[in-house]
Formats: sequence, structure tokens, C-alpha cells
Amino acid sequence: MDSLSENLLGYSPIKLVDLFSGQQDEEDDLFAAAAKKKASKGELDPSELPIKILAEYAAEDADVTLQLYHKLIPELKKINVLSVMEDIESPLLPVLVAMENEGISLDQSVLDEVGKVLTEKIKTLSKVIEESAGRSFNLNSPKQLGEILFGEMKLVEKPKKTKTGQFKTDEQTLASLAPKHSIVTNILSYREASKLKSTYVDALPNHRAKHSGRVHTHLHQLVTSTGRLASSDPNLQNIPVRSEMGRELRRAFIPRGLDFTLMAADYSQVELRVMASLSGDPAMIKAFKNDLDIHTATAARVFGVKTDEVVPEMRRTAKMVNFGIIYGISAFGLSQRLGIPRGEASEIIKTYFEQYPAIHQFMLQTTESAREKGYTQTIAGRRRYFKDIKSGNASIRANAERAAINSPIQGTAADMIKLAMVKIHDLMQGRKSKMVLQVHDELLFDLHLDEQHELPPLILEAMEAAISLPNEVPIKIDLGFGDNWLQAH
DNA sequence: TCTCTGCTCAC
DNA sequence: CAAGTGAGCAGAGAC
Repeated sequence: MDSLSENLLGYSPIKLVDLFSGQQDEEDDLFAAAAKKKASKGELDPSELPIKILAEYAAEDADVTLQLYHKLIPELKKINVLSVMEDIESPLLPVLVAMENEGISLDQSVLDEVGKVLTEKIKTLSKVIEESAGRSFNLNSPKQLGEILFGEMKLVEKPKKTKTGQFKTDEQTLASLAPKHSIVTNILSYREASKLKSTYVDALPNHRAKHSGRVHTHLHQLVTSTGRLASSDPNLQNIPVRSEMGRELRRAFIPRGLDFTLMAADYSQVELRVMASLSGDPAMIKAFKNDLDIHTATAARVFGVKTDEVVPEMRRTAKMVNFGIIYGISAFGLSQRLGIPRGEASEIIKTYFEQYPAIHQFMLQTTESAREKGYTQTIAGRRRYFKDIKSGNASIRANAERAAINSPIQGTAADMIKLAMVKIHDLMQGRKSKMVLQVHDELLFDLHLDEQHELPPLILEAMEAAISLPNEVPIKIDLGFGDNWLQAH
């Protein structure tokens, strides 16, 4: 089923023609024409929901879009999803339009600087790699690389293959081969530099708008199956931060003027808090109430040691398990990621469920309920349907079950930040500061210096209070300020 | 020009 | 089989 109908409606799509038939006024004609155009270009199934077109149409004309939304409300009332629609998505639309129109400033000199380093690195590595390979080839082609490494150099006896029969050369595979030959490490470095240059350094400047000099991403309200936003052209929700070199790119995102600073406001461990709340697990809730480092607290429980005896390795493992749980863990998956035998991974998961029994219950109940009702829902009532939840194919069914576990967690976090955005947009009316970006659990602001004392506490309060989590699970926000996005963290 | 594949970036 | 949600790049091949 279409992700949009899963999100907002939870029933078979309304047909455009049904919804607007017999209506004659101007907006509808305009709207129908836009929809027809999209349909004729093959961009849209004519039977898809009108809301999807509305969202795309929104960027072009917010006023018309809002009027059309109001016409949809009677339809939505029939299917009892009004709160998500009326309280979250509809008021969020103008907020997103405003954010897109504001955009975010880029410091080209930072991109040039990083680009220079990357170009040099790519040049040097290309040379070294081709020397190791004994011939020249296209380093950007996984196919050619696979033939070199496994067909010609024969680095391993039984190379892994992709589903199309090509040699596998992804990061995980190559990392395991690093001890075999220096070429492998060099290829990984090349890949990193090449990715950073093509996707960010080279692409971002092309997205600067002439009229503003800023970058205006598109924030898609209705494309994900869980209720999150998506960002494109450019995607500003995947700007690097994990690797040292990639992180430097965040210095290119700057305030819009001398009187401004950037402020980042992050929900701390929001998905784990949501899971603690939805499951009602006493131990995990207690950890959050005591403002403990959740991964350290988990490590102490799983490994049966005191908090101050938790070593980094234990915390790292616990962190993997915590995230794994949110994603619908398997012993195999955990063993792969931790590089440990499957039996050990299995033991860790077993202990985890003994320590957090309500979380285990939550997972069982969520999949059971998804089987019975066909859907799961978030705290705000946002639904997602799972057509494969009863599939006879165990693998397909397991996929649906993992998604069913994850959706109310990820989706509730999405409800929360979306509601916060609506409140914040309201309280910022008539002020100089602007909300410029959302990255799932983070909001980024151009904060005017005149407002740097009064505004942050109001934003903090709006984020904390957006949704009160059941079972008294506290919400925590981290604030950061700086002359660029990196510093603001 | 379009679509698919493989890969990698984020939360 | 084997961890949830996205977007974008280059290569490869169809049209």
C-alpha cells in the first residue's frame, strides 16, 4: 500500500475523481490540472491520494494548498485520523513552507578548502591503487573493482557475491580484507573522499538559489512510511558528521548574517525514551528518570557490573543492542555488527530481555497486534499498515515484524518533533530568528543575537512539552550554539 | 534520458 | 534470510 495512505489514512486510497467530482470552483480546477499533469507524466498514479499532490503543490502555492486541505477534512473525519491530520500535518505544512523559503547559508570558502584536500587525496590514492592493481581501471565502478580484487588479485578463495552475481565490494566486506593487502585500505579511503566530494562539496553549491544565495531544501511531509520528514535537492538530513573529514563539511553551514548565530536543539535519545514509555519498562524508565547515560546503564545490567565498572567496549556493545532492539534485532544481525559469534550475541539478547522484560513484551505485543489489526500506531494515532505481516514466507514476514516494532517508536518521535515545530513556529512569529532545518531529532535555528536569551528557553519548553510521554518518561533536549553547524553541536 | 544496481551518507 | 527510515552519486545498460 502506498506509504501515504499508511501514514495518514490507513484505508484504501480515495480517488481524486471521487473527491473532487461535481466541484466547480477555481482552486479545484487548478488542482485537478496540476494532478492531471503529474499523472500524464507518469509521476503519479491517478488513484493515489490527493494529499500527496497537495504536499508537492504546497511549495508552489501554500494558500491554495491550505484551502484544499480544509476541503479534505470531512473525508478524513470519516476514517478517524483527524488528530494526526488536524493537529499535526495540516498545521505543519505552512511551517515547512516557511522553512524551505528561509533556506540556510553556505560558506563557499569552507567547501573550497575541503574540496582542495579531497581532490589531492583522490589523486594520490588513485595512483597508489592502480599501481597495486597493476593496471588502470575506473575506481568508481564496483564491478571493475570486484574483478580486480577477486578475479585478478584473488584476495580470497570464495568472494562474496551480490544478488546479481557481481563480486561484493562494500565497506564491510573490504574492511574484513584489510589485512590481506594494502590496496583494500586505500580503496576505502578513496571511497570516503570520493563520496564526500561528489555528494557534498561538488553538489551543494549547485543548490544555492540565485535570489537568496542560500540553499533551500525540499522537506517532504508525506513520503515516509513512519511519519518522518524527508529532505531532497539537496538532502540536508544526511550531511556527514561521523568521520573526521566529513564532519568538516558542517563548518560550511553558517548563520545568515553577522547578527545571527546557529542554534541546534537535539532530542536526547528520543527513540529509546519512546520505547521505554511505550513498553512501560521499569528499569529503563528509571534510568531515564535518573538522567543516566542509557548505554552505560544498559551495559551495567547486561554485563552484571556496577556502572563505574563499565568499560568502553561494554558500552559500545550495549549501544549496539539498544539500537538493534529499536530496529527489531536478530542474533545474527547483532553478531555481524559486533563481530562476535552468534551464540554470544544470542546470550546478550537473552540477558537484555531478562533485564528489560517489558521491552520484550512490547515487541511481542506489537507484532501480535499488527497481525490482528493489520497496523500499528503511534501515540498521536498515526497508523502504518503491514500487508506482509501474515505472509507465509518467513523472511518477508520477519521483515514486516521488524518494521512493525520500529514504526510506533520512530513514528512517535516524528509526531513529537513535528508538533514541537508547529508550536515553535507560532511562538517565533514577529521575531527575527528563523527555524531553518529539521533532522529527525534535531532542529536548527538562525538565532538573532537580540533574541539569544529569551528564545532558547521557549524553544526548549516547546520541544519538551510537545508530547508528554506516558509512564512519566522525561524528555531531554541538548542545546548548542556556534558560528557554524559543527560548532553548534 | 531513464532505470536499475551497488554503495554510502544521515537519524 | 539475517537491523528500522530515508536520498544521491557513479556506473552500466536499455531505449
